Amino acid sequence: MLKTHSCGELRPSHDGDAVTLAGWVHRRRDHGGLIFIDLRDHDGLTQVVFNPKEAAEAYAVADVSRGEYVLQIEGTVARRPKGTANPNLPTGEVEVRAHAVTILNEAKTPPFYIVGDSDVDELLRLKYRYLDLRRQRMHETMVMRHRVTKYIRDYLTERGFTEIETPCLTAPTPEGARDYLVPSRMQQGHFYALPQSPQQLKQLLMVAGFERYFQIARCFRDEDLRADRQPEFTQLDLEVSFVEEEDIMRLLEELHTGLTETVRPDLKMVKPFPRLSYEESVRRFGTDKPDLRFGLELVDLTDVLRESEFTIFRQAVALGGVVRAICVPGGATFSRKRIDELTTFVHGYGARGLVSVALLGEGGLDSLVQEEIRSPVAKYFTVEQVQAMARLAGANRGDMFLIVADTPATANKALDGLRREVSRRLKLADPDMLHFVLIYDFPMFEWHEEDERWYSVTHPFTQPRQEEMHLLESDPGAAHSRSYDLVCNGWELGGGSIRIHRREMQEEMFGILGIGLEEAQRRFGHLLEAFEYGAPPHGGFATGIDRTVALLAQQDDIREVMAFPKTKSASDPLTGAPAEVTPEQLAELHIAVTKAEGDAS
RNA sequence: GGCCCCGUGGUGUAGCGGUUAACAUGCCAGCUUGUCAAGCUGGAGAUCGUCGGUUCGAAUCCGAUCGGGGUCGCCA
Repeated sequence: MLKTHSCGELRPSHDGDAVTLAGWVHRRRDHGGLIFIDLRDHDGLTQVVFNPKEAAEAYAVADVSRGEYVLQIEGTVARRPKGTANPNLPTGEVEVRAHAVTILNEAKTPPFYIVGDSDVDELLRLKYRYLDLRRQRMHETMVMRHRVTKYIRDYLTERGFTEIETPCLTAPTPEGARDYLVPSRMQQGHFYALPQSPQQLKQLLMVAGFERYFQIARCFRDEDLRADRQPEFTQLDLEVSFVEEEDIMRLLEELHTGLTETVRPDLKMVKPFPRLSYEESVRRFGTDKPDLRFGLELVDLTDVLRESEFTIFRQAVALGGVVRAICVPGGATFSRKRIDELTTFVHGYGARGLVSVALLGEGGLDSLVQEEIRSPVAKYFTVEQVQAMARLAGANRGDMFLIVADTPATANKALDGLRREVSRRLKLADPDMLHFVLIYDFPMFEWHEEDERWYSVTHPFTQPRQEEMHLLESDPGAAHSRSYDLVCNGWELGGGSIRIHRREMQEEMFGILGIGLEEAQRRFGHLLEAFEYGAPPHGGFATGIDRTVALLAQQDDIREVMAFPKTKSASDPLTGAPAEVTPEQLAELHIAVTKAEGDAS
């Protein structure tokens, strides 16, 4: 080793020890007759002192050293002189008096600051990711990520799980997300797909009798990106035989409770995790991934306002729509400008408008008078209607309703967005809280108008509730599945279900989804056949490791917890991926590239 | 694919019709023996993403384009 100690470990107990350190010049403070260098390595910082009277040669090297130079330093550990200790550093009570220095490598001035946590253009960070990762926060995040996966592996190993790898070159799946395709050289015109998740293979592992499987697996989806979505991401994939919903939900809860308490004991949690049915979650929060750190629950005003004088509301209700709202405590102080901004905001969700109703004045609700109702459409509301609204929402004077009248789906989506937006603006969510919640009882299917067919809400391998089997044919939209999601702070961490393990039921499911026997045989024959060889009842889940780490690291972007993420256009500024390939490579793969029209090259 | 925001010395920002394009930091040099965001003095460094237009005149207005980001659609 080129070093005897790390830069993070020296303490007063090392006083007098001869040590060799190696690392990067973090900062250099030149006092003319004395130079201080903070030497940094993975573990921390140590102050090194260069005194020309004690070591002239070492001093000369320190004099020409610059930021990020890689140095090897031999010296003696010494307690710092009285009054010069640095309480901000773990090693702040000692320093190393340098006897000799070797420049292991010089360094150009970095394109951005390694020191500190300043904002840097993200493109630049990605282009020089190796420098970005050198920064302390990124180091801490990557270490935390390692602790997360280690905890998971240890936890599951102790409980009898076996980690099994599944292939990355697998068969395409036309449904669901777009596949990343990999051309086959051996078989002209045929393609592998990178897995969107190991779903079918893990079910086959259950058939294979492993009973408790997990994998920390890379998954790929060729869809548009977001702050919480990357083209490749990591899932904790898990499957267990002979289980029911309760077993898996309990496992999810225990795993994430233990994980959080181990990695971030300083963060708050609500235990046990609350559980909401899908129906309740959508009713109260407008979404199946609610952020429970704050209130602002949805209020349904349809019944109160269906007789309203306001044509827009009456029409919306007459057309089968709803009138729903959130009530913002203290929101009566919102400026006109702010309300206009929120109106524009809900337009983004397809809502036609936003109606604000503020309750002014003092005293109880009973004394409310017409003049104390402030709304662009106040004249259409009676005092009695507003009082009824307020009672429904538990609102008081000083509060403000934000009302959306639309189809249930649009109103919910808009109010969910509004709820999160208002909480952001008013800082209602405790940033030190991880509010996990389990959502269960999802609908089995949802109807898509575009192609007039049913789609699985989870995926086609999910088992329907036994007692609703009769609904599958007669009323698929009313059937619920044996599935569950884990949600935290408004992020969907993942979900799972009890799977179908019988061929007949799986074929019936495909049938409802418009997949005929022949097509099912062609695409899923392996799975159907496997079910005929003693497939055990089984179920499991998959959660996003990137999202989990981001939540634990209190980052709102999963790129911050990935070593080498891609940009929004799915390219990597560091390696240049994706890149063009040579005509020879293409020919070997039997691939011809058609240039888009208007493409000059 | 739609909508929105951003693109000015190395970095982060200001400027928003006529400025020697400002500030901080970093960088370079000199001074400086106890600092730790060290300090002091001086210096170099950007024609304002790209292309086109409006104008006597554009970083500043308009259009297009490229790149980055957010979001809806999409995606579990």
